[in-house]
Formats: sequence, C-alpha cells, structure tokens
Amino acid sequence: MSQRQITFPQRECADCPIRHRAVCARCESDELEQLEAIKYYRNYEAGQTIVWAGDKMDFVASVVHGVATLSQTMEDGRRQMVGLLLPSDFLGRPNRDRVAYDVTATTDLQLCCFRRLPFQELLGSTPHVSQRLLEMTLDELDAAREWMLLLGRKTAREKIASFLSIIARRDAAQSQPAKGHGVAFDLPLTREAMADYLGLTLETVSRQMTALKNDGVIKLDGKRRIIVPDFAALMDETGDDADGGVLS
Amino acid sequence: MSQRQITFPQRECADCPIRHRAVCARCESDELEQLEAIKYYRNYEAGQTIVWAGDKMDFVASVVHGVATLSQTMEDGRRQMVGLLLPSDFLGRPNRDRVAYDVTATTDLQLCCFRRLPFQELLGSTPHVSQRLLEMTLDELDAAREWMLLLGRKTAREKIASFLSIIARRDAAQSQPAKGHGVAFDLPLTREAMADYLGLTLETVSRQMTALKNDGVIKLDGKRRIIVPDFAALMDETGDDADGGVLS
DNA sequence: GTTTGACCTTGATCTGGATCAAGCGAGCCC
DNA sequence: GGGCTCGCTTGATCCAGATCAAGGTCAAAC
Repeated sequence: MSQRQITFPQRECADCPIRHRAVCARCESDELEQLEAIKYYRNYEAGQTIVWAGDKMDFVASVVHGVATLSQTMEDGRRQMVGLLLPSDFLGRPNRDRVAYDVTATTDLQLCCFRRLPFQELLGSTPHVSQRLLEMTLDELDAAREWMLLLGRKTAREKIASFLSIIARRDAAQSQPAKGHGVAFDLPLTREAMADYLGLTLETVSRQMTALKNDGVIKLDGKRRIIVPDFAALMDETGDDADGGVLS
Repeated sequence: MSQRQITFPQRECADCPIRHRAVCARCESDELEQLEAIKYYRNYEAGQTIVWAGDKMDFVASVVHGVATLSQTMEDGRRQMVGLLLPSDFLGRPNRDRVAYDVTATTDLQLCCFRRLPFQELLGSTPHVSQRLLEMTLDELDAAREWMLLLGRKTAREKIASFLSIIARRDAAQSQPAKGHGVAFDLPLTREAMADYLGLTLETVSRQMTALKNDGVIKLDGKRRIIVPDFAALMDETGDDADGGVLS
C-alpha cells in the first residue's frame, strides 16, 4: 500500500511543526534554533478538553502522539466532529487568537507546541515553512471535502466502512509497512465520538459495526480492537471508486 | 447594483489573485508585472463544465464574476457539492496538476487565470502572496467545517435557511452594504444544485422552500429571486447561534 | 465481592426525508 | 400555434436511521 517510509537524519527539523508528514529538508540551522526557542511540549489525558470554542489560544502545535478532535456543538446539543488530528497533524491557526471549535483529546495526547506570535513571525521570514503549511492546509481541505461527500451522501454502512479504512490507513502508515491485505488496529474513538464524526447516532454506529462483523468484513477483539482480514473487502463497502483518487 | 466597494489605486494588484477579498497593498510593481505576464481571462457560460475530476489543469484562477461549483460524484451517480466559488474566490491548487473535483459554471462566469507553473514560482519568491493564499485556504477550511455541521446534523429546513443566509450574506457583501433588515437576491443555483450542496433531494429542497414561503420567512419572485423581509427571522431558522461565531 | 459508572449492544417503534409518479409553466424550435 | 424540453412543484408511499428503552460487560472504587 504505502511506502517503506523515508528515514531522515536527525539534524533535519526533528521538532519542526512540519516534520512529521514529510521531512523538511530545507530548514537551516538558524531556523531550527528559532523553533527550538519557542517550543514546548504539553500532555493531555484521554477525555480532556484542550480548548473550548471561543477561547483564546496562544500557541500552535503538532500532534506528537495520540488523537485529538475538533468539534462544533449547536445550542440544542447536536454535535458534529469537523476535524480529526492524528500524529503529525497540525493544530491551530496563525493570525487568529481564538479557536472556532472545541478541541478534545480522545486518547492520551502529546502536543509539540510553538508560541503563536513568534511562530507567525517565523512564517513571515521563512517562506518554505509557510508554503509547507499551505500544502498541509490544502491536504486538510481535500480531506474535509471527502468528509462532506461522506456526510451528505453515504449510507450508515458506507460511513462506518469509510471511517475504518481511514483509521486503518493512517495507522498503517505510522506503525507497520502495510503487509499483504490484512490489518489490525485500535479504534481511537468511542462509539459516540464515531457517531459525531459520521453524522450518526451511537446506536446506529453500534448496529452497523455488528453488521460488518456478522458479514465477516471485520472482526472485533474487545470493543476497540479491529481486525480487517481483507482490506479490499472493506474498501468495497466504502462506496468509493476502486482507484484511490488523485495524488500530487 | 454594485458597489460601495473600497476603491483602490490602480497600482495595487488590480488583477492579483488575492485582490478581491482584500486589497493587497503590499505588491511591488515588479510582482505586478510578473502577474500581468502570466494572466489571461476565460469566459464560460451557465452549465458548462470547466474541468472534470482527474483532468489536468495548467492554471489557477480567481473568480471575477459568476458562480462555479466543485463537486464529487460516486460511481452510482450520487453527487455532493464540496465547494461553491463566488466572485473573489480562488480556484486551483498550486503544486498539483490534476483536479480532484468536477468544476462547473452554474451561471455565466469569468475567471482571471494565471498559468500554474509561473504562478508557483511567484509563490516561492513572494512570501506575502503565499501567506495570503494560506489565509484564504484557512478561511475555506473554516467554511468547509461549517458545511460539515450542516450536512451531518441540520434538518432539511435548517439546511435551506442556512444556504439562503450564506448566499444573502455573500451577495450583500458584493452589492449593497446590508441595510436595516430586509434583503433580496437571485439564487445562482438550480434546485438540483442546491440539493447537491445540502445533501438533500431536489424534491425536498422544493418542499422546504415552499414551507419557508408559506411561513412568511421568504418571498419568491419567480423561481429564482428571493426576498427576505426580515433577515433575523431567516437566521432563526438556521439552527446557528445568534452571535455569528469567531472572527480574526 | 459488591457497587458504581462508563461504554456498548440490542430491541421496538417512529419519522424525516427519499423515492416514485404526475403535472405545470415558460421559453424555444419547428 | 403546437409540441418539447427544462426546471420546478406537489402528492402518495416507503424505509433508513433516529429515538426511546432495556440490558449487558468490564474495570475501577469501596
């Protein structure tokens, strides 16, 4: 599936916010020093809310490990997740001091934070960092648009299958070099959080998980561990085209 | 109709792709010359498809006037709109030569195009342009996330009301400085395109439009012209909080 | 080892929006 | 003028997923 993952020399932006997805090979050492000076780590535990919509946020960050979500809530309590941040994803918006969404850690989480104001200055002075950030934001926009198709047009079963395949893919990229066709992973979200992701209720999520299990598409080991015996069979349930879409 | 619009000296990026939303006061004249050299206009008529998903696209562009949509289609024909481009919006992705979505003109449309490769070079050499593009992309991401809430959690009536208020707002920003409380505008989309935007069927769109009309929230003048006697009453139907959210 | 509470599953029922099916009005071509 | 097509409305029916309501499981707390 995906590739053997590039290994990279330690001198290259080990903690640069643009490090995780692709090695930033262009950072000069003085830029690294600047980043180093404004960098600090923060840890959160599962379930903890990092910031609430409307709060001030004086940092931007890169997810080191764990999972965080962005979500919006309506007055009457209806809730929709609008972002899922896995390791290497970026959190926060330069030039904006308030967040528009609740940010929650759904597993134990470590962030690599950068003080926002100096980070913004850095953006101004090092074009390749802002270009990399643009690239990442455009990727996120593409992901958001696929998510829209899911929310607007997919059936409950397709939504679940799509979600599982997204997690499987991201997880495989992190941990193992995606062997033949089977994969296994832990769900980083409760059934309720999955429902918030997918625009469903938690009961429907539970029922469709059971249905996929009964149909042999997935196996469950406990509530959270998922085994996918045949990844292609899962993909068939997503409703997506066979060819995975457009790449750069 | 138009325009109260900020007037700006001709030297300031009259055709810079970042012109429309906010005047780019920082362009130097040599940058303007560079932009000028790679710029050309293209016109499309209502209904025309500009590019299909997977096609090559060798330009990026700014919408001058008219409306374009981005949409995704599943194998079985289910279709979801994932982007709505109004005047001043940006189309295309630097560093990617294929488009991921069908791009369609839904009204007569004029684009101000820039050849992609030289535009990319310009991005590398003029940081403030890439920063402005990052800013615009982040705005689009915010809009996409609000759209997700709409698709995942809102009722049909709330979806219609939200859509109308979005168009009304964008239209008002263009043409008139939003007087007291009433507004009027033309829908730039057919009922079917609205359905694709909102994750509904065209029949449901039609019924909910009729319902809003019967409830006095809107008036119809023909099929396309909408009169909103009391904008606040329309907003009450959207399901959104009263305070319009977070701004920079 | 019992209680508690967070998560999850399952069942019964309801309903908002999809689907299927006419029909209408206005512009356009012959 | 007549027929056509396109965009839209309206009606009747259906069904996927929501809602309401129990239970079950398991680990931590007492």
